[in-house]
Amino acid sequence: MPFLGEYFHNLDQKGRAAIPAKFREKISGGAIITRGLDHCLFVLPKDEWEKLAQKIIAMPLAKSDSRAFARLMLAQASEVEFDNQGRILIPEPLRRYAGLSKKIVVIGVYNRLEIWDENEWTKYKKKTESASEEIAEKLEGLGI
Amino acid sequence: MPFLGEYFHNLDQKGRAAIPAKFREKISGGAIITRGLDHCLFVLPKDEWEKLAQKIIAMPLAKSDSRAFARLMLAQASEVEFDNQGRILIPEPLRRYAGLSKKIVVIGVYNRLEIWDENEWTKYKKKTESASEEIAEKLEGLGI
DNA sequence: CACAGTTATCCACAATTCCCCACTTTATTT
DNA sequence: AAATAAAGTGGGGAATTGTGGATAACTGTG
Repeated sequence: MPFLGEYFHNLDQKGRAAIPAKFREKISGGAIITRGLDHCLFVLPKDEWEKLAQKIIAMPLAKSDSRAFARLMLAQASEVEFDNQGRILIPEPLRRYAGLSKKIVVIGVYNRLEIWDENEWTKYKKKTESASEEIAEKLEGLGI
Repeated sequence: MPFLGEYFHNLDQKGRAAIPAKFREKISGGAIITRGLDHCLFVLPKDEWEKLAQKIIAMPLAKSDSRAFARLMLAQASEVEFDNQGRILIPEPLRRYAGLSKKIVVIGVYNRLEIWDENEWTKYKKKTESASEEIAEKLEGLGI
């Protein structure tokens, strides 16, 4: 049911990206793509998007940080639409934000998808993997 | 009831691995394969996995540590699906992580399975067997 | 209204995955 | 011991998936 896995795909010259077939049905009811954190893009099913949007607009309007954050997340959001081959067109501003070149990665993070530039993703993974002892300890805390 | 034992199997050229028949029924209700520790793979029954996943996604999205951890754990997980012969297809990224060549080992570790490359497994066994007394002493401090 | 530029829809190929059949080996039964 | 069943392994072929490109529809502009 949730999104899981790591898929290496290509972005073509038109900015289209194939969404792994496994994920398509799950977001056939509609989804939103927007700026994520750590220079990736989020793809959220509509209901998840609603939840996130509610949280965003609940942030204190008085704080300039949260205003800025809300603007970025909301202004750059756009609805996801598939072509017949199961690809989506990633809006140019989002492509630029995520630094997407040809090689991209689509990962499932339970209730959302993330789209990364492949280089960024491998860098990010290395960085976090190198903290593997801490990870092991956290796992212990989670009961494994 | 629990998973026990050590089974030597082969990975075929398509990346398929036979799961010992004894274990199949136990995970017929669904299972998840994911990155383990020490370069092996974990196969967890769905309920075990569910518990873990809930803890992972409960971590705050705002913290970069927990984002990283969730990404690592979830992006490298995948639902296990059997073919008619009781084999599963191990996703390529996981094969790579565990360094699986042709010869693999499936071991039962009570409430989970682990999949190892045979060479890694024998190396690991040698290393830990020779150190088992010391390990035992350390464990004592943990209340075993 | 024609035109260029963009966006969408469609088609075609290659690669992978999935599903099924068959053989070999090991275990179980008669 | 023979016969039967079950488990592990390999491979062929159909269907699906990912990718690139071609054509058609739409957009706004002069």
